[in-house]
Amino acid sequence: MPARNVTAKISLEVIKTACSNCNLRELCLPLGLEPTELERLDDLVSTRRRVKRGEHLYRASQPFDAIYAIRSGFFKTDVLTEDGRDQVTGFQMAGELLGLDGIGTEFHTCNAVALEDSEVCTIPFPQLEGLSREIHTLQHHFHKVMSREIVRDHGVMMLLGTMRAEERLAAFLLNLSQRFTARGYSPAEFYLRMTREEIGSYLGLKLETVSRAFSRFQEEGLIAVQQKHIRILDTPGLKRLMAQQGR
Amino acid sequence: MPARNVTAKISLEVIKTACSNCNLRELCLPLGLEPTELERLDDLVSTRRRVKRGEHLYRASQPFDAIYAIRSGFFKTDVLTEDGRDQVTGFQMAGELLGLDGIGTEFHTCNAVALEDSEVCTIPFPQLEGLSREIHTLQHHFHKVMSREIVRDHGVMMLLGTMRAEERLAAFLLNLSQRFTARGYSPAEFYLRMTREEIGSYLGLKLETVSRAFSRFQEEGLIAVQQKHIRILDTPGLKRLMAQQGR
DNA sequence: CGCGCTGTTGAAACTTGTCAAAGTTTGTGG
DNA sequence: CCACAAACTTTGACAAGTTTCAACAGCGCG
Repeated sequence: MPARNVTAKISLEVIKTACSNCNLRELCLPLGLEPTELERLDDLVSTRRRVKRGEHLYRASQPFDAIYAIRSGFFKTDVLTEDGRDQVTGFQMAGELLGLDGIGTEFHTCNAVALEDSEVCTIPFPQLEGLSREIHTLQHHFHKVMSREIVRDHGVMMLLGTMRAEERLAAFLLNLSQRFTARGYSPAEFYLRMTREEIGSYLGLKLETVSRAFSRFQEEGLIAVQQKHIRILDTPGLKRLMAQQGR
Repeated sequence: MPARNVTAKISLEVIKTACSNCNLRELCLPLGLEPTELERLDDLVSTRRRVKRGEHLYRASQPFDAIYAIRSGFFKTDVLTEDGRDQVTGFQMAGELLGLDGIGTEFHTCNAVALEDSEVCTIPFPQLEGLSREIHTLQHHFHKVMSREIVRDHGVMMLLGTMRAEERLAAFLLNLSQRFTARGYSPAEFYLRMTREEIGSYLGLKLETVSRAFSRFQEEGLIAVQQKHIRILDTPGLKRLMAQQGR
């Protein structure tokens, strides 16, 4: 029964939760690693964790000891201040990393909440530093990921600092569309995992303003909205609107 | 003449431009390094560069090959988009690092402009990665610095997303005050190196709004303004105003 | 010494927020 | 599987805050 053995081996490989056979490896931390290096990363990323919709992956002020790679699902991160302000700082999807904010202080500085049932890979940080001292490619890629996060934040600052409501929402939709595309989903049709209020918080707007902007886009034939279901009908139109120069 | 030799040696050490004898080493990259490790960093940070007021340290789209530690002076970073938007993403002072945005794309993604005659230490990035593969403390500290930059950006997002004009300006002044304090300057009295327009760009406001807010603060006895010279008269008052809860 | 850049101030216009009411969807428990 | 409550969304009218436009003052640099 050699054939049977082979089958067993294959199925074992398939269930093994490892970067080596993760279809996100080109988006995620392992990008560019050699097979032998990948295996070493596998050893490190042994723990996976399920997070149900609405549950926290971590909370601000919890001790930081690991970063997380999203394997499936959708998250938001938000910051709360003592005086009660609340700002969504980002929405994260499969292949993206969570927890980078905690390295600097040894404590998480924001909350990470699952917006749908999700699964993450836990990457213990001290061990990641250890491995990246040995694997140059991993080290460099990790630095790139952190740097891109800074650049992304600059983009959000630009959005919040210079765009008006409709421009912000257009930018938001185009950004989502582009990220869904990179993951093999439709660029033009998707479900929003977050509420109008969460979108508003991210964009520095009130939920009513977000809702009105959606309605306006629909009137103008740019998108079709049905609650959380979005169809983009006129991508160039959205881009034009976004560049329209606000305040 | 042994005495003479000693003197010569000392003065040589003093002029040597090295992290070992930089008075910013507790604020900057070398934090926490052992003397022997410091020396290795010294070898790396051999080049210094003067940047005159108004000159660019680097520009968006230039190839990235080094990060910079500010030895003296004051900088702003800003991002320009194709559609002509312009946003100041930060103001940097002695001991802070510039250029982290370039790691992710191998190109700088923003402009760094000196707001006064300044001096920076050039840290070639590939060599920094090399050294941080060998010196664990350096590696970890560098990661902390990047992480803190992300957290700082979240703070700006909070500011832009949830605060009204006067709250933003109060937060800005308190932040500057705190950073000057950390560098041994007065917490209550300083010169702004940037124009009202640059402050406005950073805070997502028009220069007129910034000017009005300054006037209002002065009327209320919170600060004394004379052009770029600021005296903070009522720090608790500014803090209260900042927490006042805006929109 | 004057020109230009920077800053201040006022009034009007515009954008977004606030408050309120009603409609819709989702989830839960009977 | 239905009913009901809670959460979310939409829409309107009005208020508030910020920008825009404009005029003028002041400082600093050449």
